[in-house]
Parts: sequence; C-alpha cells; structure tokens
Amino acid sequence: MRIGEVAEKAGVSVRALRYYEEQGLLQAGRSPGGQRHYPDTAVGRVRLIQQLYAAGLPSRVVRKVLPCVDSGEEKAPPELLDQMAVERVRVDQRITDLLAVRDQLDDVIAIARDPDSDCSHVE
Amino acid sequence: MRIGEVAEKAGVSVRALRYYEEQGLLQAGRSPGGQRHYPDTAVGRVRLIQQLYAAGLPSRVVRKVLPCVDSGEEKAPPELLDQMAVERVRVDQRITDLLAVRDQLDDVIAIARDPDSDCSHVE
DNA sequence: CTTGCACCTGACGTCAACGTCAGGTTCTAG
DNA sequence: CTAGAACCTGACGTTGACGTCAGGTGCAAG
Repeated sequence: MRIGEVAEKAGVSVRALRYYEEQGLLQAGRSPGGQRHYPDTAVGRVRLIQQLYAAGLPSRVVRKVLPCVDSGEEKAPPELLDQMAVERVRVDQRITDLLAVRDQLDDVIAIARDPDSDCSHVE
Repeated sequence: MRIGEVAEKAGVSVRALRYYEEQGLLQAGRSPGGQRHYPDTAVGRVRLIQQLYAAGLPSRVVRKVLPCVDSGEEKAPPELLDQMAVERVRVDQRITDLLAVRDQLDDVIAIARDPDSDCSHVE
C-alpha cells in the first residue's frame, strides 16, 4: 500500500503519516523510486497511534509504549515496564481529573435545568 | 492579595495569572499604581481553571464553562447549556479513550509480568 | 531619600502535531 | 510517449499555554 491509501483507511492525513515516520513511530519500506510502501498492518498501527493521541498521551509516551504494544510484548525489558507503570498511573490520574470535571458539568447542567433542586455541592 | 501570593497559593506561575486575565478567565482590580490585586476567591478560581486544563479541556471550553460554574449557575442561557452538554459528551468520549488505553497498558504489563498467562485479547 | 524586591508592559521564544506551500519526481492510464 | 495524479523533500506557518528577557515602575523598610 502507498501512503495515500493508508491515510484514507486510517482516517488521517498523509502529512501525519510522514510525521509519524519522522518521529520513529511508523516504519515504511521504499520503492526503487523512493516512494513509501506499507504493509497492511500499518493501518492498525496508525489507528493505535491515533487512539493514544486521542487519549491525550504526549508523543514521548507514545514512543515508549508503542514497541511494547505491537512488537511482541514478551520482549519488554524491565525498565521499560517501569515506565509503562508510571504512565499507567498518569493515565489513571487523568481519568480521575476528567471524572471530576464531568461531575462539575453535570452539576451545572442539572441545576440549570432544575433550579429548585438544592445546590448540594455548596452545602 | 497581590499576584505573587495568589500564584504561590494556587501553585501556578505569575505569568500564568496574567495570561488568564488576558484570556478573560480571571479578573483583577488595580491599585492606584497599577498593580493587580485579587480577592481571596481568586485562588479557588485559579485551581478550578487548572483542573479544567489538567483534564485536557481547551481554553475555548474553559471560557464557556467558567461563567456557568462560578457566577451563579441559574443565569446560564439555554444555548450555553447546549454547549456545556456538547462538552460533556466530549469529556465522556475522552474518558472512554483513556479507559481503553489504560486497559491496553494493563494488558501489556500483565503479560510481561506473567508471560505464561494466555494473551486472551488476541484470542 | 534610597535600596531593593515585587510588580508592570511589551514582545519574542518554545513545543507538539501537524497544515500548507514550493518546486521537483514517479507511476499509471490511455 | 505523454498527461496528470500521487508522491517526494525541505521549510515555513499555526495554535495553546505559557517561559523568558528587556527596560521601566510601585511600595515598604531603614
């Protein structure tokens, strides 16, 4: 597959794919003329990258996590595992933050919809 | 309170506070000499702003949400409420993404710790 | 009145994750 | 063989949330 097809199937821009390669997140073979070509698995990998980005993980984290997730998990060296655990904690913290924010939004929405209900969070 | 004290109590930089004012997120009175002074409530408001940022909300969302959360929720016009609902959905989506990522991390960590357990997610 | 720290206003720098434009090449269809 | 779509490599532009530096001012203490 060439870059355009991968981009379309994965729902990202061609520029993004070249950027991922530049960042070492996605390898590509080259045709004699210099054009990139990807295996079918590339689409899935790009989707994975997108998922990690969508979750708000910074690129340095993606860089650390990707090799573990796709290139056979059993090869992960212990120090890398520690990093993963650290990131796991960070993700968890972020989830907690988001839940709190969601609750705040729910409060405001509920109060606005039904002003007579008491504002219990102020006590 | 002057800006330095607020910054320290809220755990952010002085520059950040000036930035918030510039963005219309945080008002401040001025001394005759031109120095900003804040009420005690400013610290809490800054913490709220930080929480929203920490959750990954973009500034435009914070801009929309803040007036509802602190200046008396009952005044919120319906169109603003719709926006809040939209953002609520976005936050929810983000939580879902993060949960998926966390599960992936857990999988990788679990497999690495205990390679004999079967990789059930691949079936 | 002077020292000196906290404060002020610009204004340019930074980093990430691409967008976009310029100028040239490769590949495919007819 | 030729048009033109898809690709290539730089390289500069963008947005958000500030960092940082320059050059000047407010204010409490001695």
